[in-house]
Amino acid sequence: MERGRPRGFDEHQALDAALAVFWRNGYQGASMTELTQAMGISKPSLYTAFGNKEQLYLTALERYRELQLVKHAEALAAEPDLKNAMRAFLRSVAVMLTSPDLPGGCMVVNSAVACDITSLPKHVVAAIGNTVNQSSFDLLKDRLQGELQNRQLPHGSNIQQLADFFTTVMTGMAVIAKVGVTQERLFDTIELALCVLPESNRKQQADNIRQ
Amino acid sequence: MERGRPRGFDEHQALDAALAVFWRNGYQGASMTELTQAMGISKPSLYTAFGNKEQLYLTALERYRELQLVKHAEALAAEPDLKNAMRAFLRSVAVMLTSPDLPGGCMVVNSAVACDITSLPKHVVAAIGNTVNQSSFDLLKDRLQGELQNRQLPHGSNIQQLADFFTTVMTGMAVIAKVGVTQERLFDTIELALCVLPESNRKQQADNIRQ
DNA sequence: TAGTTAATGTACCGATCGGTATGGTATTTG
DNA sequence: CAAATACCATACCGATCGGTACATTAACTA
Repeated sequence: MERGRPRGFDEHQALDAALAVFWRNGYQGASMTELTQAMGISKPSLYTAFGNKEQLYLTALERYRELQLVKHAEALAAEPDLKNAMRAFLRSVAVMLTSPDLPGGCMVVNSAVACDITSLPKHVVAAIGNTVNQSSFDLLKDRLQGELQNRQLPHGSNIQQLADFFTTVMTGMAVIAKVGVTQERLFDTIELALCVLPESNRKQQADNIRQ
Repeated sequence: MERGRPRGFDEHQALDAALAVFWRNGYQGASMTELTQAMGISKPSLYTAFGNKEQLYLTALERYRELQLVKHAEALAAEPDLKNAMRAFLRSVAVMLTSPDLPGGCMVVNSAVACDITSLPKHVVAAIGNTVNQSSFDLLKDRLQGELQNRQLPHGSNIQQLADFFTTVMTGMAVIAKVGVTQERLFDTIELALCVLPESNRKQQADNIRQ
């Protein structure tokens, strides 16, 4: 067993509390005082457990990714039909964005826009945003690429163009949601976005279209 | 003539300098020291001329609107054909977003995402974001509404749905551009987004499609 | 039980934050 | 030429920022 006095708090729990604060207030908007209060621990405990503010933020960002973003990836993979898969993916995102239990918006998008994540060299900050955001882009791109072989996309389709488009829509939804649009309107936007994909299984789609 | 010692700097020029700093670094990321240095004036001069940081930001935001956003509105209004008008509008936005002479991204979107514009009551902040963002939304909605009468949109088209969709795409582009996507890829995304509009003047459109 | 190790609570650090008091300077009005 | 007025430079304010020194407490090992 470990020597010395054991930790008086649960690390995951404290990290989740910090995540909520960062998600809601952004990096600069979250002070160490506010963080420690939300996490229910003292400053020295925070620093010994998580390093410093910047490392805590990055750790929280990683936890955000595995807690939230993974769900959307699963929703995408679960649907065999491309159009339905894309619908499920975007709806999963939209539900998260408008969930009343969550801070609202997407933490990754917030980070990407906040040019001031840290006072470190700017290229480091850009790399963070790129890496995390890129993961969604690559996720979509890989699926689209796969559908080229599956004949769900016509031969010669511009995969990067499609991936860029859906990434843009997803990102836009994250901002619009933060300003306060309803989930219904996000769903409507999704249906319009799906128009760029070719029809496949008509019956199955008709069952999913809202209204 | 006015009494007393005259102002030793040009207000518009100083405001533009402040605008650039806010645009690049955000509200919290811009310190009064950095602002005064960029503006070439001293702190007391700044406070007598612009009030305080928050008022300076709002003034800069208003100037941003009339310097940048008005151009896009004009591009939209100049084109009689709906699809071409929407293309011109979105391209105008894309060009601004990726202009190497500008800080990158959209200041309004940055403000909307930055939940921490000020320490004032949150609903005031939300109102700011809504008001400014709403102006783009209403701009598109009005145009789309007008096209219902002009028969460029089929009877029964869901105008709000279309306006939401294009607002989302535009907003998404603003974020993606800040992370560093090229203008070409934004143009490609625009072409895909335009797919939701019905065809109108085929020949004119073919001339405008890139590649 | 004594000794070791690590977490915690308190109190504090220098730096920077937004914002101002004060005194000098330039330009007007009389 | 004053007298009045408004801008400007310097130097400074209290508050808060992220981060830590230090002594105490609580668990382990021996």
